[in-house]
Amino acid sequence: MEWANSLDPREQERLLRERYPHLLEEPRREERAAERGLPPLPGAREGGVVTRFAPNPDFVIHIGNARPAILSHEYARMYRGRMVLRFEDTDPRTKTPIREAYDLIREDLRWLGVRWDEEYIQSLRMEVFYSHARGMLERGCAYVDLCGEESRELLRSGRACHTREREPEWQLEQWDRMLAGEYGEGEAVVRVKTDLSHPNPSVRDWVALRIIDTERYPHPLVGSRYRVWPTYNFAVSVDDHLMGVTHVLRGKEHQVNTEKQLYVYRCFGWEPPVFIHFGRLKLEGFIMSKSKIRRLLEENPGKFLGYDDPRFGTIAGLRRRGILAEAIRRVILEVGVKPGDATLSWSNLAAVNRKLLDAAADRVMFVEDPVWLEVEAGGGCLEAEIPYHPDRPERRRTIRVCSGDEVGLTRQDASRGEVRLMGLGNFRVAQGRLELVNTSLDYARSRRLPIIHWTPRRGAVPMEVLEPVELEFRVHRGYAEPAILEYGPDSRLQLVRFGFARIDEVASGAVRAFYTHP
RNA sequence: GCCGCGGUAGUAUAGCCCGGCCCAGUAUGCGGGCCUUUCGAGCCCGUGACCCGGGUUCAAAUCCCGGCCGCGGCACCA
Repeated sequence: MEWANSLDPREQERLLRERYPHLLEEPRREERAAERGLPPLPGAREGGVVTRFAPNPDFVIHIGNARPAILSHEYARMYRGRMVLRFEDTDPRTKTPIREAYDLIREDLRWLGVRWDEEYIQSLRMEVFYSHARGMLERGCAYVDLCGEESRELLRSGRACHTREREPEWQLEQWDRMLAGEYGEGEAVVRVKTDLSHPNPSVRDWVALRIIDTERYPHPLVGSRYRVWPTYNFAVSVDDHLMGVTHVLRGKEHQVNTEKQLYVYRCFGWEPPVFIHFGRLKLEGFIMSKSKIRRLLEENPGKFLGYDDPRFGTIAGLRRRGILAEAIRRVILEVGVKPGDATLSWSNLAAVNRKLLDAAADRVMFVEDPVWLEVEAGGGCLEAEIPYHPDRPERRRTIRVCSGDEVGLTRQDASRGEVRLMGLGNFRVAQGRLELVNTSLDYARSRRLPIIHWTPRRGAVPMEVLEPVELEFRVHRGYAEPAILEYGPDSRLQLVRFGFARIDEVASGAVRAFYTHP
C-alpha cells in the first residue's frame, strides 16, 4: 500500500488499468447512483403533478424555506407537472405583509433556479374565499360564532357556542352582517364544524374567517378594502384545491394543519392532495429566524448590513457571501424529504460550493497585512506572467517588477528565508530586501521552496476581506495586486492561499469583499 | 401537561416498508501520502455510526415491547 501511495497518480491509474480494469468501471456506476436524485413521489404520475410554494411575504426567505421551494420545483419538473407560487398574505394584523417582500421573494426564488408556472396572491382573491365560506355555511359545515371569548372556554371542554346549532339560513344572514361590517374584531368568526372531542383542542371547530380592523391595520396591497379575512387553514384548503395542487410539500409544523384542512375537503367532497411533511432544516452557525433577524436589525442600527447581511442564513445573505445557488440546491436535494430534522454543517455547504467555485473563480493575489520588501534583481526587471485560472493558461496578466521596486509578502512568508514568488522568481529574504537568486522553476521545485503569493507595491489596491464569525466580522486588511480592479461587485474569486471571496463593493480604488470559505 | 413525529460516524444521507447479500454504502470533515508555480483543486490510503434495554428468530440497523433523548403542534399566525 505504501508502495502504491508513493506512485504518481498517472502511474497508479496506468497500473490499475493494466492489472485490474474492472475496478475502473466501478466509479462510473457509483457516480450515476449518486446523481439519482429524489425518491419517487407517492401517487405521482407523469404530467399530473402540481406542487406549490406558499410563502408569507412578511420577510425574505431563508435556507429553511428554500427546502420546500426547491423540492416542490424539483418534483414538478421531475414529473413534467406545474408549480404554483402563492403569496399567503391574509393576516394584515399580526403578520403584516411587507410590500417589498413580494419582489424580494420572487428574486430569491429566481436566483435559486426555482421557476413557477403560475402565481397567485391571496389578498387579491378575497371573493373566492367569501364564496367558499358561504358554501361551507350553506352545507352546514360551518357556523358563525357570536360567543366571542367564551367560545375558547367552551371548546376546551368539548362544547361549543350555541349558534353552532342554528340553521344555514340564519348562518348566511349572520355572514352577510359580518361582511356588511356590523361586527367588530372578535365579535363574530366563522368556525368549521369538526369533532368536538378531537384530542387537539385547536382542531375543535377551528376558525376559518375572522374580522380584522383594516382601518387600523391596513393591508399593503388592498388597504382597508376588506374586513373579513380567511385564516391560513381555510385559504390554503380552498386554493390548493382550486389550483389543482396534487402534492403539498411542507414542514412538519403543518401536520396539525393538515388535519384541519381535511375538514374543508370533506365538506365540499374534494379529493385531498398528498401531504408530505419534512423536518426543520438549520444551517450550523447561522441565524435564520425572521423575528431574531428583525430584532437584531432594529436593536443594532449600523451593525448589520440588512436582511442580506452575510452573517444571516437568508438566501440573500448566503448569496452575498458568495454561496452559489447550485450549492444550495445540491445540499437541499441531498437532505431530501425525511421527516427528521437536519442541521447542515457549514463545512459541508462550503465543500459543495468550493467544488463549483473552483472551476469558475479566477485566482488573484491578496496579501493580508503585508511586509514591503525592496527587490534586488541585479539592476534589471522581471516580468511575472500569471494565468487567472490554472485550467485556462491563455488568460493571463503580466506584472513587471524592477530592482528597487517594493513587493508585499505576508509576515509569515517574509520570515521564510528562501521563497518563490509565484510567477516571478526565487528570492532570498535578507536585511529587509528580496535578493533574486534565479527565476528557474525547477530550482524552486528541487529546493522545495514555498511558492507564495505577493503583490507589487506600485498599483496595489487596498482591500478588506470581511469574514463572518458568528455575529461579528473578522476583518482582514491588506493589499491586492492591481488586477483585482478588473473585477466588479458580485465577482467571486479565489484569493490565492487565502480563500474564496466575493467582491461586494469597489469604491474609490478600494475593494471590500466577503470571505466565502477556505 | 396533552397530541404527533423522529433518533445510522462531527455533519448530511443510503439501507429499514419486503429480516440474511451490512462486522453497514456514499459525501463532507479529520489524519497521512502523491501530484500541482496556491495552505485551492485532483488522485490514493486511513479514521469514524446503527440511542439504550429486553423480546421474536437459525439470523435484526431492519419486526415487537419498554425506556431515554430530540423536534413539531396545542392562535381569531402563517
